[in-house]
Amino acid sequence: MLKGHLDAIVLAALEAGPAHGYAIIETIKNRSTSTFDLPEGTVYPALHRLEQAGLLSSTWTAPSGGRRRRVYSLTKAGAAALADRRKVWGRFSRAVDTLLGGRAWPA
Amino acid sequence: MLKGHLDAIVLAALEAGPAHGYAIIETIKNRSTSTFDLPEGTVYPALHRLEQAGLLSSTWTAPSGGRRRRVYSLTKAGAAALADRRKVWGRFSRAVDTLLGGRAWPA
DNA sequence: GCGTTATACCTAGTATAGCTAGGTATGGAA
DNA sequence: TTCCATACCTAGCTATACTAGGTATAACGC
Repeated sequence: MLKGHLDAIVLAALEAGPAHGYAIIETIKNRSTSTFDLPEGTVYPALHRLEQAGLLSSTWTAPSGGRRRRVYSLTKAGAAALADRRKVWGRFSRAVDTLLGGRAWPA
Repeated sequence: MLKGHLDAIVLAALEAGPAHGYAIIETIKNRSTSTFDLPEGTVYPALHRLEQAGLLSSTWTAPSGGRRRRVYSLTKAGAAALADRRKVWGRFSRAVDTLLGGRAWPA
């Protein structure tokens, strides 16, 4: 359902500042009022993919004295990619709105 | 990119009245100002899938005196499915808008 | 008349992205 | 001390759109 738009969502979730995977999932769930309750098997691979692509960087928090966490941050390339994705989403969603007949059908 | 939303788009294209595959492709292209220039290999299988699912019905135009065409119409189930898909799209797109920070990024 | 383009349909195979379902481990609450 | 929430991971599945090929007729330019 969100194929092709997940990357944008994840990148956007990191725009406000670094966060770890589990927190990203919570953020997305809360900010979308549970419309997107993404399984970990969706988000973790996406984070790895985005890091591989150079759009994110990550560091492990010191495991001494706490639960280990991998904290991700947007890179410059990531911020640029996000800006681009937003444009793509805007164009895409406007086109679908037009084809479906506008936003005349509320939830 | 439009994964999961193609069915809604195709169903919507048939809401105004019956049409054949090639015309549907043109309609979608024109009404989206070429944002969606769908290849035939995308649309024809989708039409078959939707017919199989009972959301569309089709008839062949008489091949005597003209080019053969398969004309599709929305069934009742198809119209209901479209209404449902519109709700799903509305909810989905509003959630993405929120996550990406609204529609502040025009094309 | 003849070649090219647009119309009109089809499908086998491919790529990919997200999801399922499983696993590991720690910290806090009951 | 048992259970749940937190926190991470990955192999394999599946669904879906796309690529790339094929067939055939109508219309247009030359």
